[in-house]
Amino acid sequence: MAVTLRDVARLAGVSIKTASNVVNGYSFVKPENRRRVEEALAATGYRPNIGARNLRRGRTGFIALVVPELGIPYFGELAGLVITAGREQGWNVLIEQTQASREGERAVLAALGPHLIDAAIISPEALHASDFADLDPGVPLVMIGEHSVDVRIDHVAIDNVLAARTAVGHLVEIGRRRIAAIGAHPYRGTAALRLAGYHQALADAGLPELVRPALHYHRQDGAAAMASLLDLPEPPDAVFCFNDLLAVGALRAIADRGLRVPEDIAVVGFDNTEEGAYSRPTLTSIAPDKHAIASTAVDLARRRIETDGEFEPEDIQTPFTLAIRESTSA
Amino acid sequence: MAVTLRDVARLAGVSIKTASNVVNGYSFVKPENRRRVEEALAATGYRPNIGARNLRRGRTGFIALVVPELGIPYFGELAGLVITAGREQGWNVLIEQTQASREGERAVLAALGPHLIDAAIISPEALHASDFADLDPGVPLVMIGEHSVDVRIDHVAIDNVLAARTAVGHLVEIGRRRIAAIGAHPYRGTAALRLAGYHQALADAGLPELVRPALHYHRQDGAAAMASLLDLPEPPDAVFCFNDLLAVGALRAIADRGLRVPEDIAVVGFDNTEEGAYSRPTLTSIAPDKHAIASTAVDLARRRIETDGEFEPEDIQTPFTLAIRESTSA
DNA sequence: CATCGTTGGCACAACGTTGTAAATGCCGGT
DNA sequence: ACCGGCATTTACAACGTTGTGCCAACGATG
Repeated sequence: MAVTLRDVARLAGVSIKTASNVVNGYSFVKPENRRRVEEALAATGYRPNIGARNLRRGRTGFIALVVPELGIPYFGELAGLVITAGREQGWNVLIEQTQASREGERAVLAALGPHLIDAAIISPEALHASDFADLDPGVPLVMIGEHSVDVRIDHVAIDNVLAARTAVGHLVEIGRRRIAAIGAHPYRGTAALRLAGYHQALADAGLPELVRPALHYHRQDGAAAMASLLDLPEPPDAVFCFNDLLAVGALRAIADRGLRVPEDIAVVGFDNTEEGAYSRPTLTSIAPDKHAIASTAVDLARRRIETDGEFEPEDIQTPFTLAIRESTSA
Repeated sequence: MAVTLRDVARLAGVSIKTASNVVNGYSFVKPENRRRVEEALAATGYRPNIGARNLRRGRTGFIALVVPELGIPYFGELAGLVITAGREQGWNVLIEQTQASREGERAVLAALGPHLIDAAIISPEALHASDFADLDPGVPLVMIGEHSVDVRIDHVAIDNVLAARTAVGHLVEIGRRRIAAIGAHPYRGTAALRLAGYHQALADAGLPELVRPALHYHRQDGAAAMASLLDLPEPPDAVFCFNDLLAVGALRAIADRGLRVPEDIAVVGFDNTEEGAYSRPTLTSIAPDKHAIASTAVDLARRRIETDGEFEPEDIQTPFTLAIRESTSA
């Protein structure tokens, strides 16, 4: 059933190596032989055995993408883009899920052997710097979305502090004075950065802070946090949610109280998922350039693999915009 | 860097084959040697080279999951579940995206060689029966979600006709009389089945049909189709959308006209994505058991691989329920 | 004591590919 | 005719693993 180079070579009347040379575009092959091999390739429908090739080359042709969960819209979208970006550069992308737990992330990191993948792109939620020390997977890592200051690893992300500042600054500009934040988290790197941006923007405007934590960044967490804000004697007139799911939950909680968005409370999200563009009201959100994140991360992984890691860790910032929609404008 | 069986064997003072036997749980190994090999395994942190093993065994340990796009919530959720189900049975799951086009599906089918994967689970959108004939990937296929009557391939799905009938029947029960459908599609197998269910339910109730096509099943298609329904002199008082994204788009279009759901128009979706559970209003939807689909499909693929395809194609129906929410109840 | 079956261990080959280095054929120049 | 150099091709080994088959040691049996 499976066609090997041996079959191709026999059909073309040359050695296996010559057939291999044609497949790999080696220069010194007599035109006559090249033609015959190419005909044989077409006739047999030869496809190289990736496993054997990689065994020989010492590479696997796979990179892993480690995300919390594919069911989360942001990560579903991102994973789709990374798969596409990887394919364009000749890689297969293997997706691993961590369920957003440090345990899950440690487990995946430990299971990723150098035999299965050539590099990993990881979007960590709760990993400590120490985890990278005792769980070195033996392949290059590229982090996306979080900045762990004390780990020297390639990193691709938007400027989270600036993005949060932009989001909150927008709320200030439209005249809000009691601006809450939902999504503080004890371990999550992005949470600290977004909180810092929130803090800066409010400090600049001389406004008070009102922060709610969220253990997971799911819709229900946003709804619960928003409900607790609405229970306050003086509820906020705006809320900055650290991702779109939290914001969607917040919209739901606000609607349940019969309040209006944006008239009573303005809402800003983060990630610019398509869900937010169709929610009621549509959601203003920080819009990271997901294409840029995906292709930059894949590119960085490729360079790291090809150079055997012989360059300084890079910290690449990708662009973002603020997509303004109904939830902050009449 | 990479530890091989040779290293383990040397450390344990046995032959490579004995080490291999321990790794693979072969029975006849002297306890003493087994212990020493196990110590060596632990000490070196040995991980088998999957490529080499597969080269030898003739299997790859990978199955492919072919879906239109990971950014679509339903497929993101499903892919997450398939990865998890695969992992539990010892498989790596490789995700391929087709962009919901027949061309994309043909391309993926053609590219999947027997070298890279042992089987594929495919959720086809637009494939013709003929495509399976001229593009045999050489590995077992399991189809999910669509029923192509004239192709003898394993198939896992809910009873789409019954599900659609259930959804429309629910609309009839709550007193709706002008019930539209959004999502008819010339090639999509599921569309035909859901349309059939819609047809049956309306025939049973003696109500008129009102069908709108949707070329892609995205939010914007639902919004556009709904808008065209609302432009009718006699707009519908209920609409059955063939997936949740269409329904979310429909909700948006209805809201844009200042109409209320469910008072003016009731809406039912299909897929029960979490997005629908948080939309405004929350969305009544057909809820397939996605866990069952994922694990059944993986299980079927495994059996097919292990038995070399030596059994009749199976057609397995997984359960579903109707999740009733605000969009069809006051 | 000879024979046999069982248990355990190992050498070897093979999976399909590609890098290395050596072999082959051909050319022009002496 | 011979040689050196070049273009082209090939044999061979190796990547890490596991199946096959042989061999050795052992205890049990006749």
